[in-house]
Amino acid sequence: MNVYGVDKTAPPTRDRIVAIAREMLTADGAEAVSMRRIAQAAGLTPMAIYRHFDNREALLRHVADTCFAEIAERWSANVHQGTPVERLRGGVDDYLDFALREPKLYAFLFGERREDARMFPEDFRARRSPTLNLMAEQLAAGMDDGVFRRDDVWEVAITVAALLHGFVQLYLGGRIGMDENGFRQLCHSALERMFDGISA
Amino acid sequence: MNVYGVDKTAPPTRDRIVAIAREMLTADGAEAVSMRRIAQAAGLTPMAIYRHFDNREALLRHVADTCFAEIAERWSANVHQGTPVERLRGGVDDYLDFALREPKLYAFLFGERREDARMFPEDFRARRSPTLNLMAEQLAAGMDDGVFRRDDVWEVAITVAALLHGFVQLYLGGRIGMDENGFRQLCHSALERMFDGISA
DNA sequence: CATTCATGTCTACACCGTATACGTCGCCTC
DNA sequence: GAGGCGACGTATACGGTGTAGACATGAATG
Repeated sequence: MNVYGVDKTAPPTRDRIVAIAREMLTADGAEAVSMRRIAQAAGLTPMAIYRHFDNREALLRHVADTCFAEIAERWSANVHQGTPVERLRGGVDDYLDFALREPKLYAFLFGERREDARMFPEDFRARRSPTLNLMAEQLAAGMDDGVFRRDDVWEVAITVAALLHGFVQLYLGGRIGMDENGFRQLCHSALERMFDGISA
Repeated sequence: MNVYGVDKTAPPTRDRIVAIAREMLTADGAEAVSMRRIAQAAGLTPMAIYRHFDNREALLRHVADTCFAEIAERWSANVHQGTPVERLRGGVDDYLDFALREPKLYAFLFGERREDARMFPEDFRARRSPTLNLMAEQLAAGMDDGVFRRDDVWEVAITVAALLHGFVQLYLGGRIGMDENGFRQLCHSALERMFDGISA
């Protein structure tokens, strides 16, 4: 403990390390974030970082948690207007905004294996995922309004999430030869098909 | 050139390297495949591998190409019976079989960025993707039969592919807390929703 | 004042991909 | 046959990585 008391445990150095790691992650992707590069940017020896984090993985995990929390806050603060369907579309745009604006960060947050990840269906039904909660709410509202068929809200929500995630993964993996706008349209028309089905 | 003539250019060593790399890839994932490990397993110095491949990336790309070709062949050989919808379901099972049986290989083949990847929509419309061709054929047949609404076949196909890819990515990323059978069912019911839509 | 603890450095180890230089052996041509 | 050449392999070395372990230092606390 120190004079600052129990809770004020974060020394500026630690924050600086995190900020630098996050910047590098956003700019260059996870594989380019090395302890030595961070240390140099922070004006430290590489080993100094280990006073604040157990290892590289723990540092990156911390950055990931921070980013997840930020995103969840940003998305839930950004309330959309209109019918449930319209608000759902707005949520999709938020998602695509992030994926396309910060592709490296997206790949790290959503593309990599994470041991402590929330799990479908328990954690989601328990509303532990702020991001999927937003979508589930609109789906539930749509079902109440009679716009959507009655169905398992969380199963539909994870399905929509999987669809989006898959598309973004394909796009970032260089498998979709369209500009950003074309890709956005593709996602939206896929979503509409999801709404309306493809059966005659 | 050597006595074997123009075409018989592959010395056994090269094949051995490829086989070992592939085995390691399947068992431990791409990040665990190092030139030094391959060399040791092959009874060579690491630098010997460079007589056969420009660099690690080229070796892995070659393995990827081989695997892709094999998968395409296996899938197209495995003709399913029944209506287009039933055959579509069979194709989905083939896909899931591979993703769940060889998760590391799947992650490497479908999950990583690939510069020479085929691109939507041009390459797909030009039928350069053996795997998506199969799906598109059934979708087109379904549209001809009047089971599916008339629509852009390739856009629907890539949508179904994105959905599946997204689900597998979530599953392999540890974000779906279900056993293999539960997960398969989840995928299938998501697919049915795609067919029928979720709108009332 | 002595001790402890947080925070840092320095050194070293075991890995990694790979550039460069060298050796060796079989085939082709003169 | 002699010479050379190309295919294939090794040895060594360089600069990168994560991180273990020993040590220094200064500030807070008994």
